[in-house]
Amino acid sequence: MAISSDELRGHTDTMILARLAGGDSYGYDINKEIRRLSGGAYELKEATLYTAFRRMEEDRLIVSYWGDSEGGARRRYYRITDKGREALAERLKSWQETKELLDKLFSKGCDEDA
Amino acid sequence: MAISSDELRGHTDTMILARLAGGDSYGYDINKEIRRLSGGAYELKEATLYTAFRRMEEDRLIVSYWGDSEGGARRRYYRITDKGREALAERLKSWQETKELLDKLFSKGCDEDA
DNA sequence: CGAAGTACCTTGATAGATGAGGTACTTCCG
DNA sequence: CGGAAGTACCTCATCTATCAAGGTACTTCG
Repeated sequence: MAISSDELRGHTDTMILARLAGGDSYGYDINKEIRRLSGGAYELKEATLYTAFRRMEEDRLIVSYWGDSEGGARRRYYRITDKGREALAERLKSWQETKELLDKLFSKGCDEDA
Repeated sequence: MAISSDELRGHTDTMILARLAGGDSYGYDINKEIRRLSGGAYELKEATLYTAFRRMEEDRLIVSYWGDSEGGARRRYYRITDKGREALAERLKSWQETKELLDKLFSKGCDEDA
C-alpha cells in the first residue's frame, strides 16, 4: 500500500460505520473485512481501530455488547445507532464532495470559468 | 463547506504543489487560486499554508525567494523543484488509489469477488 | 484618520493515528 | 508437552498536521 495514513485520516470512522451498516460485528472481524475489501492492500492498526470505537461510542454513533466467549477469545460486538446511520449518510455525502473538491484542486486549473 | 479538515488532512501539500506546477507563486495568491478553483468553498488557513511551505522547503520540494516589494507588501515566492515534481506525480497517483480504496471500503461490500 | 485589503510570520493547543507494550484463549505441529 | 501462530481485546506515550489567536508592515480609499 502506497497510501499514507494522513491521506486516510478522518475516514477511519466512516470505514467502520460502513461495515456496521451491514450488521453487527466486532473489531477483529471488521478489520478482516477491510483487508478483504481492499484486496489485502489496507488494514487498520489495532490502536486506531479501538480508539475509533471509543470515540464513536462516546458520540453515541455505536453501542457495544459482549458476545459469547464459548470456544475462543471474548468478543465485543458493536451495533450502529440511528445517530450513527445519520452520521454515515453525511460522511458518505461529504466524501463525494471531497472527491470533487480535490480533483478540482489537483487539476492544472486552466479550464475554469472565471 | 461541509468538509472537515481531517478529511483534507495530508492533501494540503499536494494542493500547493499542484498550483506551483503551473508556475512560481506566493502564499497569498496560491490561497486565492485555491478559493477560486473550489468556487469559494474552500481555502487554507494561513497557519496551515505557511507551515506547509516550511515543511516542503525543508524537504526540498520547493525553494523560495523574495519578490519585489515595490508598491505593496513584500512577497515570498515559491518554485517547485524537480524533487517536488516527482513528489507531486506520486501524490496524484496516490490520490487516484485513495479514491478507489475508499470507494470500495465505503461500499456495502456485498458484491465482491471472494 | 481609520478601515480594509495585501502579505507575511509565530506560538500553543488540539485531536487522530500509531508504536510498543500488555492480557488471555485455542489450535496445530513436532 | 512446549511453542508458535492465530484470535481477540486493551492502554499509554508520542507524533504531527491543523488551526485559533496573536503579531508586523505596507497601500488604498473614503
